[in-house]
Amino acid sequence: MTDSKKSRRASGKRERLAAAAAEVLHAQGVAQTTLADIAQAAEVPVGNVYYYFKTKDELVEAAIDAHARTLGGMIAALDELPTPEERLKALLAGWVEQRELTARFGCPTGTLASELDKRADGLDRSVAAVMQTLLDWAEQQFRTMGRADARELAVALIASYQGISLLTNTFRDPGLMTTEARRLERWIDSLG
Amino acid sequence: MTDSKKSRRASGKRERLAAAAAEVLHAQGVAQTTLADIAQAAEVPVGNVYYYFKTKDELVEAAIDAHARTLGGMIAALDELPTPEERLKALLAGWVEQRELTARFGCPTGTLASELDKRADGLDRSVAAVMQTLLDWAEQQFRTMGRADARELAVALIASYQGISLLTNTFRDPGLMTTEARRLERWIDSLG
Amino acid sequence: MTDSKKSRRASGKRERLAAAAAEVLHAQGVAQTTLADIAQAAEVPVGNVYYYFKTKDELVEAAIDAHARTLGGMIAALDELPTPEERLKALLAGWVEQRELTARFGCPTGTLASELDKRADGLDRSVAAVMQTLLDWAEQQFRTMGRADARELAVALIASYQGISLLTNTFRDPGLMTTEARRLERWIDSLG
Amino acid sequence: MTDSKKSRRASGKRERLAAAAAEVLHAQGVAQTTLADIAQAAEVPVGNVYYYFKTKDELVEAAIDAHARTLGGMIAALDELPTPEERLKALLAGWVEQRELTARFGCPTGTLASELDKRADGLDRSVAAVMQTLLDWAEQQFRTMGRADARELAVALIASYQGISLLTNTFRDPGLMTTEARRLERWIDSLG
DNA sequence: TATGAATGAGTCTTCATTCAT
DNA sequence: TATGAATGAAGACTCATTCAT
Repeated sequence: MTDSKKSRRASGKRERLAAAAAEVLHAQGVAQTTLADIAQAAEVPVGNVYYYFKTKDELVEAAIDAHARTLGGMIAALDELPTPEERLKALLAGWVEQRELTARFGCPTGTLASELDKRADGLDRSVAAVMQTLLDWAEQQFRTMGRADARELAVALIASYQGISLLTNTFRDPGLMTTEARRLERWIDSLG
Repeated sequence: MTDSKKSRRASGKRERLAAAAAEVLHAQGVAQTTLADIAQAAEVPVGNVYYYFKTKDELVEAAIDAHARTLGGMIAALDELPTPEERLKALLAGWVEQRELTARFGCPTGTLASELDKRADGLDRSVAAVMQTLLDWAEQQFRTMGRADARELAVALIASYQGISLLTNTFRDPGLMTTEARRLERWIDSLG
Repeated sequence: MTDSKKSRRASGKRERLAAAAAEVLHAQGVAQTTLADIAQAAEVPVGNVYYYFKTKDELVEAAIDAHARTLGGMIAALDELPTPEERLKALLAGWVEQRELTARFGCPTGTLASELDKRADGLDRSVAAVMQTLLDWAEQQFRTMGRADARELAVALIASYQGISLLTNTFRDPGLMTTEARRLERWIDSLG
Repeated sequence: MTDSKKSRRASGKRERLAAAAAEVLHAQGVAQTTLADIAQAAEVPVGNVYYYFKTKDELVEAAIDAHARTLGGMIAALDELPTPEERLKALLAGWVEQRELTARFGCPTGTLASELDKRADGLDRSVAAVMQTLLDWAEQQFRTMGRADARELAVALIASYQGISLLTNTFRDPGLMTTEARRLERWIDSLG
């Protein structure tokens, strides 16, 4: 039976596991999280996890994918907005909305990128792809705004987000996110 | 015999261990690094480590302290420069200089902050203190420049650095650091 | 419904499983072979195996039986030949024919005997019975040749076969089987 | 610290472990033997085993080496005898002496060869080397006896031994070994 | 102080077997 | 009968920490 078949099947346990993994890994970090933790969060017996994922790494990969899909959904929603300025500001608004979670656990993409980068397996490339997606989208917005330096601006924007997420998390201060988002908003306005 | 006495003693094993720890932890991450790794890097027998550090966490703390001292030295050197603008730009220059190391392992402070935050022990507070030091120094520069929003600017600057370090590391592209530093330089000029 | 009824039934899954088991167990060894391996080889869903065999051991037993039947067929074919000398030499010829398989996996009977002997269950007795059959048949040939030491000669012959199979397998050298068979042929001639 | 250093050290636990492994593996087979079994036999805590051997396979390798050394010692002792005929017959005598052990567990070399051959790792090559040693030694004896077909005779002799060991073990009948040894003795005499 | 060795708790992973449908 | 899924009992391996000398 192929994986895709498995995932099409009834109970959706595979999805439940991936979702639980995404959440727990975000909250505890990859290294600090045991399979038992994830299994418990998904209310699945540990042994059963291996029916769906051959290794812990595969489960981590699934969590990254789940995260990528969430991000994809978010981007799709943003794309409904008429102008790039509005889209970018809506992105900022989303970040502010998440500030409490960020203060507790950091940005899910960023913390994963930071932790997985230290590892030899291919997982780091998966997170990089997620980050790339976000970067490309931002670049597209700046380009639509007519900026020749769209890539550089995109990098600056995402870097600011990743950095402020880290500080917000380090100091457990959601206010940092709010202030920085406001600053970035003004910055976007100034680029027009 | 007190710890301080110990550290004043001849062999300097304690310092060697802390320095080795700082380096290895930066390169491999805390979770992926075993005591044996550090002991080996410091050329100290594993069993002996425990004479100097009661637990692995204490050794991590020492590594953070070592890192803090390095940072302190760097700041002291910057303070020799006459104007805050020059000081801030010299900081940027330092970041660019480190870009290869950053591409491989990320910013030492940032990666530690990201990883240790997920842990219940007090280590996260130690890294936060290091980050605070940097933030305070930057704030001081902006304040000297006569900016009322010095804190906000300091946060923005450090966040940009942390974020671009993460991206530089994620994409293993030192060029990102160079470009962003140039952008930040222009930004600093624009604040005058 | 009795087992015999089951085996008389249409689908022949039971036989397919036993045959697949015989093959896979020969190739991989009992311990290295999972039920899933056998099920896959027989193209039968894992869960379904248990309808035909209550335990893995029962399936191994069936594999031994399958092997015994193959051996029985071979012996029956040999018995068509007119003289015991011809029959014994035809046996040797069969061994030589199998030399490539033997070089890769050893003698099916011998490897099973060797591995199962270490186990407490009754499976070792089943393999012993298979070996006994072969031994008895060989003894009969030597007896027909008028040898009073027929049993001893039979033991020597089968031992030579088992041993050369082991060496052929250990050194992955089918040539060993060929040479030894020729030697045994001369030996048989010398007994006349 | 190098392995050789470790093995030169006091307690000899490494040797104890290797010896225990050799014994237990012979008695139970590799797959059926857990590290805990070996640790218990050597009266060493399980966790401690890993101080001496990084993996189970390394311990198995050590057991093979231990067995190789025993064999080497035996061969050295045989070499004290004046003629190749005497040496070969002394070898046979040794086999007969071991017949009870063989009836219970088979030939240590042969059972290892049979079991390890099914595995992808290099362990099978280690056992093959042990078998090779024995083969080479026997060949040398036949050559000294002036036989041009020394290799073939050596193969035949060792094959007979491996085969009769298997039968002795399968039928749990030490008498088989005795009878076959006598036959081989006569055979050696006939080659003069 | 120094150090090789010891310890044991914790983690991943496998797999025979069972179950619900 | 058929089958995907569930379960839990091992077993290998790691590593921080402790100990004996």
